[in-house]
This record gives sequence, C-alpha cells and structure tokens, in this order.
Amino acid sequence: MDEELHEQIRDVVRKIPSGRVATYGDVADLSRAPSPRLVGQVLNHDGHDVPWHRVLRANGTCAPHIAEEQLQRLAAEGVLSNDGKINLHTYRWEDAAKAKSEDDPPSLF
DNA sequence: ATGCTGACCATGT
DNA sequence: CACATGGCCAGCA
Repeated sequence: MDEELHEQIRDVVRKIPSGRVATYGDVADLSRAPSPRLVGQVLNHDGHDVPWHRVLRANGTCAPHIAEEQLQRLAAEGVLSNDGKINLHTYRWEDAAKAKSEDDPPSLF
C-alpha cells in the first residue's frame, strides 16, 4: 500500500530534532520517497501529526502559504530566519546529510 | 488515456 | 532576483 510511504515520510519528519531543519529532498531520500514532491503532497494531506514546520525547501526557504507559521514555530525552537530565509548551513539536520553520505559500499571498488 | 495542479529541485539566461 | 526549461510523482476531472 502507498500508506507505507506516508508512514515512512511522517516517521522521518518526526525524527527531525528540535532546533534543526531538513529539506524536502532529504526527507524524500530518507523516507525512500520517489520524489520530494511526494513529501509535500503527503504533508499537505496527512502531515498534521508531525513537525512539518521543520521541513524546508532546498534553498532554505519555506512555501509561501505556510511561511508565517513555519517561521514562527522555528523561531520558537531557536531557528532564526533572515528575510524569510533559513541558514541551512547552520540549521540543517546533520543526520540527514550524514545518512545520505553514509552510503558505504564496503567491498566494491 | 490526457491534462492540470501541487508544501519540489537543478541549471541556465 | 525573475523567468524559463526539464525532470520528478501522485491525485483528480
């Protein structure tokens, strides 16, 4: 069922620690989602139970409609934005980038 | 099936 | 920064 995907995505989003943010692409990758778009669609439809506000776009900005709420919630967690843009270099969820880079094929090459 | 939309991403001009 | 192009995938009329 596709519900697996929803579960995976929501699970990953829940995993994002406070004071940190992740991009849709990261969540998509960690959740095995076929594409970052799916993350957005799932959150829009069924993301009320997860800290969706910790998910930003790849360039550190948030979607227009939720921007206000997102910025407010993030600010409350210590994630400050500059002109509506978050400094990914500072606040990006390290574990996400790690998991991506942690792909360590032992005996190949 | 086709066409459009959407909380996306990257690159180029 | 704005805009255009191409790729991505699911849901709906």
